[in-house]
Amino acid sequence: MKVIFMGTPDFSVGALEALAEAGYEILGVVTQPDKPKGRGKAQQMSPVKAKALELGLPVYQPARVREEEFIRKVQELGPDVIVVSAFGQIIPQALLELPRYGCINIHASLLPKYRGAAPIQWAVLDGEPVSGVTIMQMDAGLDTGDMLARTEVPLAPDETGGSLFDKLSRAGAELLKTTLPKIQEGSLQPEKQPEESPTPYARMIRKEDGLLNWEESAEVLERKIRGLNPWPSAYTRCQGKTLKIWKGMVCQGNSKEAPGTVAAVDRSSFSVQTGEGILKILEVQLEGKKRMDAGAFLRGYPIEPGSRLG
RNA sequence: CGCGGGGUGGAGCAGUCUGGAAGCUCGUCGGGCUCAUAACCCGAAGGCCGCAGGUUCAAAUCCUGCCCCCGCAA
Repeated sequence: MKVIFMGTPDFSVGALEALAEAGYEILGVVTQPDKPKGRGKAQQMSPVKAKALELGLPVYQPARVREEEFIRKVQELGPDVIVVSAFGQIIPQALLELPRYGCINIHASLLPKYRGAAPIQWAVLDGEPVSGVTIMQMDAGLDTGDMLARTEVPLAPDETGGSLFDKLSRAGAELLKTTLPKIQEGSLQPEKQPEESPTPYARMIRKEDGLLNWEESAEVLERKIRGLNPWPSAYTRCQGKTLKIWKGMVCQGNSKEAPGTVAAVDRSSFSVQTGEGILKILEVQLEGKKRMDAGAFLRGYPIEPGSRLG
């Protein structure tokens, strides 16, 4: 079976590897163009491109896949199926229909839940006990195609966006490996998705989403800390500086202080009053500094009970 | 040439502007107190102050080059 792979971030690398290991003929790897990234704004290739080069596969980086030229190129290559995983561009109808088996997508949620760009983070932010990956037959809608296969993945109590990202990436690669042969032999029963998703659209996470609003409950804030780890990470303002919060713990009960006030300090943590409940801060990172446990932070930056954060 | 912060005993920091004894809060080790302790008291070990040059009677501190870590931005 001749395959074209389309993907961009780390999440997709495992799937590409799985294809290669399983011996599929990979006609080409399509990924987003190199962009200036990181300190010093040096041009940087996507993780998928790096892996493709390592595997010696031809790489295509069209600015827009819907352009005539690229579509013609795909036609020439003549894939039996296009595998899409976190590619980052909308696939035009012409491409969806082009391969014999169409385009299939590895989506990092249990559809129809969490359609959209950031299904992983939103599952953690919402405190879902279980998420997973779904492979679907892509159609014109956004993550609305018929479901071909899925794997459930339970969330750990300390699950972070990053850790779930890894788990689902692996699960997706595995699922792809077992699903492709079934697609080829036509032994799958595509399952239609309900029209409506039970969850709001999992919109892209923005940097500002990390700013903690202390009026919210300790429980919600703690999920934000985990869901937005490692990016953009939860943060607050402390003495005029950005303070990232890497680890927190929900405590029952309330102080008499206003939300955002440091209610207590001990040798290894400090506790902040929230809209509901108290959030004990266990690991932080001040701008320009490394992340450190709260005890170390407090040794160098004494925080007085009663100080305000945010 | 994107903007910026930082590298000081094991940890986190001060000291750098205004050159002149290595400091603070912890940790570690030993001893003491205590029913006990993450508490308290006494004592000790542990530093080429990121690296390499330069200026100077004298450099953690000033100058030059380099390495490494991090925040923003993308």
